[in-house]
Amino acid sequence: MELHDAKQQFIDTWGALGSEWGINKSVAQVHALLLSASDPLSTDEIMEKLVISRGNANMSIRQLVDYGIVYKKHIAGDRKEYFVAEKDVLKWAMKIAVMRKKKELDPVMDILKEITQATEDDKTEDGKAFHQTVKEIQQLTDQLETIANKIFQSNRADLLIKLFKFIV
Amino acid sequence: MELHDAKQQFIDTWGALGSEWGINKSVAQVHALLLSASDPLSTDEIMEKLVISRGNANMSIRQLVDYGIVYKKHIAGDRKEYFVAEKDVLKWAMKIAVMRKKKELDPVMDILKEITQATEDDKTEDGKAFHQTVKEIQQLTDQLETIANKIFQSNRADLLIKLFKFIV
DNA sequence: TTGAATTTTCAAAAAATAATGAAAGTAAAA
DNA sequence: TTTTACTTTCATTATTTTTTGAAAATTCAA
Repeated sequence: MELHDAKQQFIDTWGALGSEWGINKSVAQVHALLLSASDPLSTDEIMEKLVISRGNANMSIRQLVDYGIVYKKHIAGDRKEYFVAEKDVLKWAMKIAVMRKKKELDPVMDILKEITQATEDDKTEDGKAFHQTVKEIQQLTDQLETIANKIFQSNRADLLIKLFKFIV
Repeated sequence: MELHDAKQQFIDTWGALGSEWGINKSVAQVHALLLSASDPLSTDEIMEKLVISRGNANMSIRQLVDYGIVYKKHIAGDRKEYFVAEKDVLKWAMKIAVMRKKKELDPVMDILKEITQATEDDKTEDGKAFHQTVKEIQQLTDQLETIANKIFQSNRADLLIKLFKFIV
């Protein structure tokens, strides 16, 4: 396979799968393009290579910069902004995980706690069963949150040891 | 809070957050409704309580049954089908996790392996760098897959021990 | 300053996804 | 078999999400 084709396939796959990951197609494609590029790219180059509009390119880049997985790069003597992707997989994957946890887990935890408390004193059979159901979901999400936080806090060495324990 | 309101809030939250989880709003609401119901519900009851169409109700129920987190329940002397949710949180959460891994991780792993191999022999600087980038992503997803499979295979007791190791 | 280069915004259009409901399909009861 | 109760399908409609592109805003050099 030609290098160009390999890169293109990587970009296409990343874009298609991005949707499954709750990440917009264009955002995922810009990320893949920057991951596969050896040099920093400008907004115009990104627009051109992905055939997307300026608005779309700008907003996608912005989002990646906000996530902290793409950096601005100033090039001397050039007024344009250039962008490079964080190449350390563990680093950017972790940032995406943090972002997804914030979006997917945190809000549900708040509501579950609230509902568990609100149904605490219900005396009906139905009420007690519902309380129990929600409480069990809440306990599981609490455990998941604890584990997630431990992972997010750990450094690379810690993480490898923990993963090793898990695997063996 | 009234029990009815608590249940309603649970259903609404589940529906709203479902989208973040790649689960359709109606599907998530039907799941929440069945989780909070003390008795099996028919399609008509589900339609009525969630104010959704017959087609939507039928397809949402079908999907939950396919995932294996909702069961059909025959009630003697009644021709209608009734449905109950799997109430064991760990059981249904695990099934959703299996389904999401299949959808989100497996397809990307195949392509990454392919691209890693296809760029193996590239001699250019650019090609070597791209190969390395993809290879590192591939290695991480391989590790994730190994861990996920270990978790999916383990029974409840195993799991608790593993989680404990992770947390401590 | 002014003006050119660049970035950002956002209303409108397009595309993708979800929901409806009536018609077709099935299966049990009469 | 025929009727009736219920389930499934799917073309159409509605909703949500994404993308566009031109105008506004910003930034820097002259």
